[in-house]
Amino acid sequence: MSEPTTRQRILDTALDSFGTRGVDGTSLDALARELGLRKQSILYHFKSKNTLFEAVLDEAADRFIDELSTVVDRGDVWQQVEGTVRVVFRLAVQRPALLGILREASRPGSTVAVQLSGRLGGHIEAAQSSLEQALDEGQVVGENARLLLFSLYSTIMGVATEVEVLRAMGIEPSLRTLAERRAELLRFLRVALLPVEAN
Amino acid sequence: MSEPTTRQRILDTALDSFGTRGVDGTSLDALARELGLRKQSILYHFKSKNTLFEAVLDEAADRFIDELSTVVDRGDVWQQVEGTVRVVFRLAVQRPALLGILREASRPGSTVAVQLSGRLGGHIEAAQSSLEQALDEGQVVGENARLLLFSLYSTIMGVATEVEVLRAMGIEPSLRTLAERRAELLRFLRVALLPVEAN
DNA sequence: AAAGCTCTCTACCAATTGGTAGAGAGCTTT
DNA sequence: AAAGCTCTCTACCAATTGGTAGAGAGCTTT
Repeated sequence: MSEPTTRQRILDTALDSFGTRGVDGTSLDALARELGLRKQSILYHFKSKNTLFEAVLDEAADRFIDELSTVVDRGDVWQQVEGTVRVVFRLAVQRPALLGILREASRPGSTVAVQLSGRLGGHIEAAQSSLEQALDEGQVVGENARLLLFSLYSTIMGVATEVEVLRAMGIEPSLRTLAERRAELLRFLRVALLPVEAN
Repeated sequence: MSEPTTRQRILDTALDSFGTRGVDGTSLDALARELGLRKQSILYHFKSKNTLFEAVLDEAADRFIDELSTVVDRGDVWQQVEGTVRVVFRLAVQRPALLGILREASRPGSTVAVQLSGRLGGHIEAAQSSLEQALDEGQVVGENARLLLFSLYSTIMGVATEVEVLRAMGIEPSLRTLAERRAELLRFLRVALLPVEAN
């Protein structure tokens, strides 16, 4: 494993900071300090904070697609959903910032979504048509594939991400409760998605 | 309707700004400009930006509880879930910032959740025991009331809030698509929650 | 009418912000 | 060995940030 370039290190650290503290909550000085650099070195590699942010978005989209590529096109729809839940929950533990960046997109008025849609667009299309086929074949219960996909996405991301809400509800987040949450979510989705005879 | 006090006006405007642009993204100067005041007048009513933020959180919790109080303790569990979905979707249109503030709580490492949990704690307890009873009576399918409540919360908030994600998926947000989304969510939840014979 | 309270203002301030200019160290190419 | 390229640095900068000090207008209480 060769050591990463400075550019890659900046991208990595920025992703973590933007994803947890937010873009506004991350100053270039603080980022540079974390990297053992001066702010001006960051600005050499990325000509402005916004350019850096856009690069981080692309990076996040790539990583996310990469993670999901292992579960897409494998098995039936339910196995794909199951795999997605598994991946997202693993990310919630290993790289929460990655999901955090994706969530920034859902802020009203943000331009992030537009950026990301370009990157993720094709994958959304693929997921949708795969879901459509499953609906036609009666493998999955529902009416509109697009809206169903959206409900699925929101549910999975929501449950995986809202650690602090969970804490507010009196569930201390730990690996065990996370596993419990995942199991409950899978049960929930299974009942909602699969036809009666499959449950 | 008597005109609101300056303090209340500040609270209102701050809630909208904090909820959409975020706390970091809202400067006291910008807030004051919006209110037709000077920043120093804001600081007279709230001794610091953080104090204002805490007051806004309390306000948001109160409003949210207020909105939900119309659906709680009415009818069976399903009617309560349906009512909650209805309220949350109405808020997504009328006062998106209110949901935005609540969502800020789910950011990792935020202290917001701790604040809010004190305010919402009792209501969560009530919802949980009501769900527990429904589980016992077989009105609802599931295992753990607490985890089920959490899945429900995440799903409803997620679907109602992630407008930009929706846009990224090619669904232009409008009143009609919002109604469609709500209908789809209700169908989804209904299948997931209610026993087979009720569907 | 004097004293005090409520409220908004002007005048500042130190710290932090994103960003520019340009020096210079250390490689690689000619 | 000279020239050029890559990269990080020091030295600045104007704008913005949250916040303090305190003046003064206008009302209410004594």
